[in-house]
Amino acid sequence: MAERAGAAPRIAVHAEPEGPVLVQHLDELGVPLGPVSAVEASALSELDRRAPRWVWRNPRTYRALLARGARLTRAHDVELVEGLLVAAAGRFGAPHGLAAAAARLAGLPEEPDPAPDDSWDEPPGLFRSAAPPAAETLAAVVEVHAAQRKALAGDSRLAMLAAAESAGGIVAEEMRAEGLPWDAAVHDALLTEALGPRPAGFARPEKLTALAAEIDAAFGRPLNPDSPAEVLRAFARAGFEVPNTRNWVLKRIDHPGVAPLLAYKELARLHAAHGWAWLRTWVHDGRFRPEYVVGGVVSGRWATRGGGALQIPKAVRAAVRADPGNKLVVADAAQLEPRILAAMAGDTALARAGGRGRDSDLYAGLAAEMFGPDAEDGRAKAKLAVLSAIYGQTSGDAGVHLALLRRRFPASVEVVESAARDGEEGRIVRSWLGRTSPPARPGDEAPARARARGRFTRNFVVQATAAEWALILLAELRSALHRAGDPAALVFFQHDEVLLHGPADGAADAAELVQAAADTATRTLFGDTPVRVPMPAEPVDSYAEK
DNA sequence: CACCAACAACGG
DNA sequence: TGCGCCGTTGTTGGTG
Repeated sequence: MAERAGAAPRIAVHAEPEGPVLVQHLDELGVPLGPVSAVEASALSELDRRAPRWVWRNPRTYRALLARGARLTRAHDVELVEGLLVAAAGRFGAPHGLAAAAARLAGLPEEPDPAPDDSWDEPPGLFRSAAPPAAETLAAVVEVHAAQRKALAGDSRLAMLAAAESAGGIVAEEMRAEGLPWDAAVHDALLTEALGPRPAGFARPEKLTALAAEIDAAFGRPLNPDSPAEVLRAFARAGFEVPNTRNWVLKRIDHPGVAPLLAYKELARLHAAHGWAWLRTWVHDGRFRPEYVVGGVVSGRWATRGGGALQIPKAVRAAVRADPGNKLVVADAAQLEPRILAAMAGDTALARAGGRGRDSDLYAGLAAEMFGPDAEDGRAKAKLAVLSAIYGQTSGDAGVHLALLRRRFPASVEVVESAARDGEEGRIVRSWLGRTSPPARPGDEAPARARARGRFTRNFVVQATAAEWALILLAELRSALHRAGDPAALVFFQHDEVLLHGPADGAADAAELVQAAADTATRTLFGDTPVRVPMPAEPVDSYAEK
């Protein structure tokens, strides 16, 4: 992970789903050393032994290489890095595709980024505009990369972020290629148990039909339970004026329709979002393959496109099962954001309260520190105080507890409050490595908007730095697994949680590597810090066991 | 018919 | 005083 300044050879590579694989050797700065040549994918693995940094257009380039069997170690991803650089220049969201970046260098008008599409994997169709010749694309990659090298040269943290973001692209494509093991039979059985047998066509499952009838009976007239407006009107007629039909609002109403309605909503959600249609669309050959969008969220968290991979409900996690003879290793970082805040602030007291053991509970430690070891509801109050600091909540008792937190841990609270002031006053903020927030927009100086922006920038510095930690964790874990002879493969990542999948006899080794990678990530970002991020990893047969 | 905003629920 | 951050997906109910 750590960048040995200037040590790695650089090789530009370009590939598309069809057509040749092109490479060009570069010097330290990214200037071409030789001609463009067409090579076999197998030659790339050979070249990779020289530990180069591959320079490519975007994660899809690596997808095309993976499809040809080339597994490469590290990269500089020109389009991901361009996104970081335009934001750092105060132009968050400006076009950062290869065409736009090349146009900027040439002093030409920026081309808008192409819309994300799914046609890339398909052969060019009748209505698809012809792609530029591969050699031309590679030349643009080389040119833009050289400019990016210069832009990163004076900023070692941003250079580290560029490397980490690029590594994220690699991990994302490898996880997609590997796929999350998904047992369709278990999923189907679970749906049948909850909803009744799979109905033909678009019919409503029988359990939903039965509940809808109960709801009708309770209100004395037919009612579409899927329509919030109708539900609201029905309760109003029964004498209950409520602001919306959220679960926690309905729960407080004393009316016979509430129980069947809540049951209906829960099952209808399961059916609509993760029912048989989802299963048929997204699970093939025992694998769910979401498309991860690295850096897809303002804070640098990943997004996904298709299948809702970052919202797999607990209710269907039993379907995520290791193959026979294999195990899943499930690990999540404990209370990541407050620990990241402590590290950013150099807050030894908060670090100590967070503990160092694998089962350390930061909120419990904090409660002992803030309210004494035996205080009633101490943990809940401490948690509320921390969330108030990180999210900007001030309602209820949050403000009181936050004030106490400020007295005990002034360094940490100052980090977020300073970010909140920056946001409220219209300034941009940056994460630890320099991911840059969007600038204020016209109208943000209005008081309510300014406070909302303060909450956003307050959260941004912590969430974005936590996302950086997670990126480095992934990169480190990937290479540690590789060094250990691949006892398991990364198959899923969700903000602060990873899933590995591999032979049962390697699961214990894989689990060990997770905590080691977490420690490396912490040191890589923050150097010698008293903060530790526990990341307990557990070998299981099913995701539901965690 | 295509498009869009509001709502609601899931995840972190 | 009033204030919880970041997302994706599907349905309803309206618009042009």
